[in-house]
This record gives sequence, structure tokens and C-alpha cells, in this order.
Amino acid sequence: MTRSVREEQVSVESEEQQELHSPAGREAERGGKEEEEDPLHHLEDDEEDDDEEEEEEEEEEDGENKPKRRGPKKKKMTKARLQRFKVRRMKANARERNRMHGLNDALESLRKVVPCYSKTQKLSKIETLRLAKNYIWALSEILRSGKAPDLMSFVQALCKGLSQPTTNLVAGCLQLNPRTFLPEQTPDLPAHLPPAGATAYPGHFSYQSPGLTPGLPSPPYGTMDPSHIFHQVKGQPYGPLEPFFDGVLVSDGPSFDPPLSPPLSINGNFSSSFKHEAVTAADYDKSFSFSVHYSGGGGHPPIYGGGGPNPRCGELQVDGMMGFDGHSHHERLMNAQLNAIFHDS
DNA sequence: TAGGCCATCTGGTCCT
DNA sequence: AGGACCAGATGGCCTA
Repeated sequence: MTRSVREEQVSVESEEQQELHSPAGREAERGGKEEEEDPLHHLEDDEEDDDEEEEEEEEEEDGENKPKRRGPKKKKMTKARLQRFKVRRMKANARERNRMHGLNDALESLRKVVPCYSKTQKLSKIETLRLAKNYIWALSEILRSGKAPDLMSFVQALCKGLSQPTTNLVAGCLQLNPRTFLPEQTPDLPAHLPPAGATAYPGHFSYQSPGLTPGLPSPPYGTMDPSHIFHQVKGQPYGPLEPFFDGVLVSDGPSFDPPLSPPLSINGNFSSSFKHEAVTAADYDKSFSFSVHYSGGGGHPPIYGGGGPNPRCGELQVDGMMGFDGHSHHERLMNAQLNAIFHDS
């Protein structure tokens, strides 16, 4: 059963069922072992269901040999009190569930704007947060330096601190052989990471993101959408991608929606994923719209071909990157195009 | 079967 | 008092 299916099943579970299925509920069913904690065990069967009984305090346990308990004395758990306790607890549980659902929704939104996203196979929570952190750092570094990283160093930045499976995923989604960008292994760092502070490629930014916790595993889920990285302007030079785009881009054509790339099967064997046929531009209708939103009033640092004659060449599309749909047409096309590029290289 | 990930419950703490 | 937030505990599901 996939996680998403399971989530749906869990979500439709009634509160009462959850109450029964909860660890505490199971404990209660078994007779319970936490007698001190379980309010059920304070229930006096012969108590009236009467609010008047509430103020009664527990006295009979205070034997002379027993040390007196500090703090407020425990009240007898009358049926009425027990009922209120249950109601309060159920309400608290429901709030907590909603809170966690909100948290998960936010995390899902985050998954959609980081460079690896798949509806069917999700990055884990921790890997999503790590990737998001790396992504933010990498973009910030681009803004700060005004230099365009090459794909390798960008992917390295994205992958820093990620588990090996997720790193494989990022590479796999770009049809990159991890060996091409993974330096030699060091005992303290994941194999894909350059030494701290090292510049992976001369002339490109180095990655020094703090607070990394390398080595924690994560399942290989999702797809890499390189359009999160590269946003090109129609009709402009494309830097390293220019030869490719020269043959592909057609201005003002009808909108084209290429199929989403299926989630790549990353099982530790990269060669297998490289063997599969990358989607090439030729697979798509060449008539499509490749509009690129030009956000802001200028001053964005160039990503690619920044030194070119046109100041808008290859500018970073900040707000477009943060779109919550995650996969606009041109983004998906870029994905396929870059896959083709790096597959052939 | 072990380990990873997850949802949920729960009690404590802090805040309004 | 009640709600939000947090962390620990627990058990289910999935995969290698």
C-alpha cells in the first residue's frame, strides 16, 4: 500500500476509531499498565454521575507510611469528570490532528516548490526540509554572487546533507551520473559532497551551508525539475543551453503540455536509470509557448549567459520558481530538455 | 525481519 | 480555562 493511499485511509478514520486504535486505547483495552496515569483507573464505580462530587478530594491513600504527594491532590475520577476528561482529550486530539495536518499541508506545499517533486512518490519530511534549505541557500548564493553556477555545482549544493538515496534521486532526475559530480568519498561527509568550503568547480560558487546532518537515510522518491534552476527568456541567448534551445524554441506558439516524466526508479543502480530513453525535444511538438515571467524591476542576477549582450538573458525567475503549481508547461518542458541534454552528454 | 517513516495520542508547558 | 505548541511513546505500513 502506498503512503498516499494509507494517508487517505487514516484520514477517514473516525475519531472514535482512532480513540480505540490509539496506543492509550489499546492499553486500556488490554487492561492498562499505567495505572498512575490512566484516568480510567481513578474511576470510582459507585460514584454518582454528579457534579457535586467533583470537589471531593482523594484522602484515603494518605497513609502515614507513604510520603505525601506534592502538588494539587488528585481528585477522584467520577464518571462525570471522566466524561469531561474524555471529551477534553478528544477535542485536544482533534486539534492536534488538525494542527499536524496543517503542518503536513505546508510541507506538501514545500515539496512542490523544491526541485524534486512527485505526487506519487514523495520526499520524506526531513529530506524535504533539507532540500528546501539547500535550495534556498543555493538561490541566495546566486543572488549574492551574481554568478551563474554550472549544473554540477548547483546539484552539489542541492544535495549537500541529503541522504544518498535522495542524492541519487536528484542526479537521476537530471540523468546525471552521480560519479560525474560526486567527489571522492570522505569518512565524515556524504560521498557526493565536496569538503566544507571547497569550491567544487573553479569559477563557481562553493557551498558552505551550515548545520548539515549528513547521512540520514531517505527513500528515493520524486523527480528533479531542473526548471527550478534554469529559467530562460524566449528569444534570448541561452548560454550553455543555447544550441539546444536554438532548435527548439518557437515563439508565440500554442501552449503545449508535455507529459510529466514518470517518477524515476532509483534503486541505487544509476546505470539503469541512464539507460532509459530520455525524453528529447524532438518528442514534443515544437509549437509551444515558452513564456518566461520576468519578475521584478530588474537587477536580478543572471543565471546563464549573464555576461551576454542582453541584460535580461537568463535571469532568475524568482516568483515563478515559487509558484505553487510547481509544474508549469515550460517547467516540464525544461525538465525534458535538460534531461535530454545531460543524457546525451 | 530490521529499519525508516509516518500518524496519532498524550501529558507538559506556555500563552492569552 | 482553554488553546497552541512540543516532544516522547506507540504501533502500523513499507521496503530492502
